[in-house]
Amino acid sequence: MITQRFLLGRGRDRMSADEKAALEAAAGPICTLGPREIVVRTGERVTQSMLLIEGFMCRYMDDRQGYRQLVAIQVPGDFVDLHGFPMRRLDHDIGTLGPVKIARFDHRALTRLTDRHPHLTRLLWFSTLLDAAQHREWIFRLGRLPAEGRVAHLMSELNVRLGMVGLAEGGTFTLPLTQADIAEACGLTSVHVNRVLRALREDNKMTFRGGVVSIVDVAGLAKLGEFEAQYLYGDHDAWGLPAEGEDA
Amino acid sequence: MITQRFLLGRGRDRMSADEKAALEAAAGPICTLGPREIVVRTGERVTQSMLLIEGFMCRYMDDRQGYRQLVAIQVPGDFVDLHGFPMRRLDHDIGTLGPVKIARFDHRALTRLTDRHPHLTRLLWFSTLLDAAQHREWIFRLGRLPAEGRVAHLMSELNVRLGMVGLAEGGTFTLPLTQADIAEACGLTSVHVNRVLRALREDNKMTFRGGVVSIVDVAGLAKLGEFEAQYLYGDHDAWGLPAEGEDA
DNA sequence: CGCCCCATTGAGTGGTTTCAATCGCAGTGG
DNA sequence: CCACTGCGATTGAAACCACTCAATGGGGCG
Repeated sequence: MITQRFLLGRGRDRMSADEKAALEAAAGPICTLGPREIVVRTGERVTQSMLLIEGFMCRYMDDRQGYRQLVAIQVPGDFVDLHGFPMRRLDHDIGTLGPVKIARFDHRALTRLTDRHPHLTRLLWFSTLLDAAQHREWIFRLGRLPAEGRVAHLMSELNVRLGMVGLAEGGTFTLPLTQADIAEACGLTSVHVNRVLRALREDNKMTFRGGVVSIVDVAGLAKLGEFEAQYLYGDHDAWGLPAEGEDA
Repeated sequence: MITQRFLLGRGRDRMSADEKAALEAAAGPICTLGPREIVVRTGERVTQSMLLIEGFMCRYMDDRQGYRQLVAIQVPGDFVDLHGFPMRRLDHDIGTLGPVKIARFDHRALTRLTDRHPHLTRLLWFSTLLDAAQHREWIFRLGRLPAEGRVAHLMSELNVRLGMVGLAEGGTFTLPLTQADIAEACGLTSVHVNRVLRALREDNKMTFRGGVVSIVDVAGLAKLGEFEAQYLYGDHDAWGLPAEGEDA
């Protein structure tokens, strides 16, 4: 099922069977893309949005010298550029990291969907706001944490997000990034990321080799990165309650 | 009119008279708040959202030592925590900067509104995505720009945003921030912000005194901050076209 | 008048970058 | 089968930007 992982772990159960079916029916063709491809460019008019089924993608912006700043890393289940539906243009590039499988949703189909399903619309809206919440956390990471904390925070976040969609077990998950990619996400140089990773390894916090992350000390890493998972709005987060009914 | 400035300069004209009236009718009571008040705290359940009518607010997160990282500065016309409507909880604090006037919108009223007005719903959705776009730019600012560039970028952004709602003229606008606030927005220390502001002043780029920003060299400041306004999705942005009809 | 917050300046420290070189490994072609 | 190639990872040394610590100045307000 195409939309299997959409909102999995973050209130997917607030979707009725009817809504799930309607969303599934709105999906266009599935396609696969190779690694390191640019999928959408800044300023481009978009008429479809992509749901990521398998693999990893990223969103990024270029500075004047051509250096990239990643603004988001997308994992399976993410509706990568659903924000292109209300916005119609993107203010950043989207690219693949490893090879991916995606489903495209035509915006006309989404318009029909949202005309008929106001509650589902709010869930779709919610999913785009999850991205915004993650953006805020990235701002915090870059603005307030030193290098080690930034990497620790990023890996802690990915561990939780991948765990929610069943792609992380016991702190281990695959992540098709290079050290240079991590640097672009954390506002560091690849040289320094290398040193930070070594420090984290020698500290028995985590390892990263060959595209596989193994978090040895989940709590310690979270503390180092000042990571608290509430902003990911998981079904059973630190705010306590499982997802309540959305509407009063 | 309460919603006068909402989406002003960014596609407010895509709202029909009917929709404008419906939104206006959904507004709850107007109230005023003093400067430096905390309005919503992290994790709090929210049942209303605030439209900022006059004054400035900010959204921020605290690190472990209690230092703040601003993640957004809100100006008149901003629907400050509309994202609380689909999300129901906030992952950050919201506070006032100077004194403000706000209108509250009860979420039950918004539910009724969005049940009946799918097109207006997409505009509300769009307005929350504008925040996300600004978040992304803040990530870029913190990840890729040196101190001078960060301040330059922030001020360039505020100049454009305030200009869109008629609160900036010729690069001059009031901004009730201290140098420490700017530091918290830019991931710097207040000491260093002070030095940066002096450098910008001596370079004839801009001045900031007594809560008033005067941008002397708009283009130069924008270049220094690698600022390009497309991400603000203005009616007449660098992507060229005035806002087209939203639906095909 | 005196207090407090904010702005300002100086000196010294340090985390991160820059520049540069080396290493490891996988893919490629001879 | 083994050079050749290229990318990513690794390490070292030096330079620099921003931070920390500390002190002074200025203006509004009780």
